[in-house]
Amino acid sequence: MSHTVGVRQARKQKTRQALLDAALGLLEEQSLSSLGLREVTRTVGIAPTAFYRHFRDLGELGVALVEEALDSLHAMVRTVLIEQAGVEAQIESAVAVIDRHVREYPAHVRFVARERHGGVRAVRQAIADQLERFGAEVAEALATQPTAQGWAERDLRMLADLFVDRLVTTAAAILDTEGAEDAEAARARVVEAARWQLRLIAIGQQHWRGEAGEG
Amino acid sequence: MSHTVGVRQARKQKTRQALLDAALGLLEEQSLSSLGLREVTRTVGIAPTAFYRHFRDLGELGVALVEEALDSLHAMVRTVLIEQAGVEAQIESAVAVIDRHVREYPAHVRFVARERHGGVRAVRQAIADQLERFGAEVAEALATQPTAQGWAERDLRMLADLFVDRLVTTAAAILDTEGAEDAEAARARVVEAARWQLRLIAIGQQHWRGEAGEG
DNA sequence: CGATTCGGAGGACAGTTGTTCACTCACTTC
DNA sequence: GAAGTGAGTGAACAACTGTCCTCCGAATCG
Repeated sequence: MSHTVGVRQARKQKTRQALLDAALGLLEEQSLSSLGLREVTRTVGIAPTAFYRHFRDLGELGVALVEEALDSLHAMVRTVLIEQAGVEAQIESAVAVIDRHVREYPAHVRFVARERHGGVRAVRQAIADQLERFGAEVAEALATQPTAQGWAERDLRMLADLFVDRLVTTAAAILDTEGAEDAEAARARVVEAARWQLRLIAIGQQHWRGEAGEG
Repeated sequence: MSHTVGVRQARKQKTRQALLDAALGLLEEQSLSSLGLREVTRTVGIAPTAFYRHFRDLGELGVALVEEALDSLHAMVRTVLIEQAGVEAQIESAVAVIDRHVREYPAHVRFVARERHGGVRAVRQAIADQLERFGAEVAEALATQPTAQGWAERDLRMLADLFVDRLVTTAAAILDTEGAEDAEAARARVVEAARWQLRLIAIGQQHWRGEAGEG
């Protein structure tokens, strides 16, 4: 048997992946809106027109890259927040996950950081959607914690967004340490600062008391 | 008299400014690395070659834009932090300054957000330098506050960076509310969230106690 | 086995790009 | 008032871009 449903389909996905990889590589030193279709197909080694068999344009390829970049991280962060008990342990492990992710997929992280506010609307939207999902999940995870009992859903969400933004900023900051002299030391400093800042935020949460403000 | 030392130099700076303005406008919907030299000169209404009288290349123009974008904000934030007494008042006024700045110079803010991690090294570096200066000044301002007495310089700097990053992220978030339905309400929500988050950070600071950690 | 599908090749198209060079001509300087 | 400076011009360059069209040939399907 093994009629291998798709020698053809397999080949197609292979070159599709090659297109994504080539684009990701080229995007390390430019942004998506300046990337050329021919540039990509050339480094893959196929004819320019073959590109259209896979994506309508480079924006569509960019959206595919966003999913590829954030899907893996998504699962990891999720398990981290659910499994670990205790704020301190969660912070430690969340930072470790980010650090490892940046080390393993630097190009993906750079791409997201660069295109988050980049020149292609569809890609910006895709990234915003993913980060929105992150925020929602972190808020949900926080809700199960004893330190968050009695908190309004809205406040939990703002707190979650604070955590997420800090992690994203940290990832970008880690990337920026590349190229600096003694990059590894600079990286360690950034990671340590992130831990410190997250801890301070957690302390702020513990001592938060409704606080007058609005009605 | 009035020998007007520089009818010529005045003209030059005028078209130089026109180049900056045109570029800033075009950069609202693309990133610097995809901006064309001819594109800019065309919208200004001068010959492509005239560009070289003002900038070596678009990267140099980008660096000039960074200074133009962050210099004004620089002075404002500085006075805010020094004049106001009390954390709450400082937060309120810092958020107000950011909000106003984004409203007055949306294109500048978008440019900085976009090119902070963009594809042009020189511009990234220029932005990083400016943000570094912001962090240092905020740390210096924090040091004069009673709540920060006895704090290590290093911790103050990490705290300052946390504030600065939050403000930058807030500025970008405010921009993203444009185009949403009921944009003004979305904007108000972002601003309010920023206030809330900054307040929480301030509370974290107040309750921070050396905290074991490292020697 | 024959018919069909479809990923990819290759040529051609009109536009656009950055940079060069020699040039003009209003301003500045002596 | 003559000489010099320098911002801006305009033509020309080779190189590149995205997209259209026709075609090929191997994997699929009946």
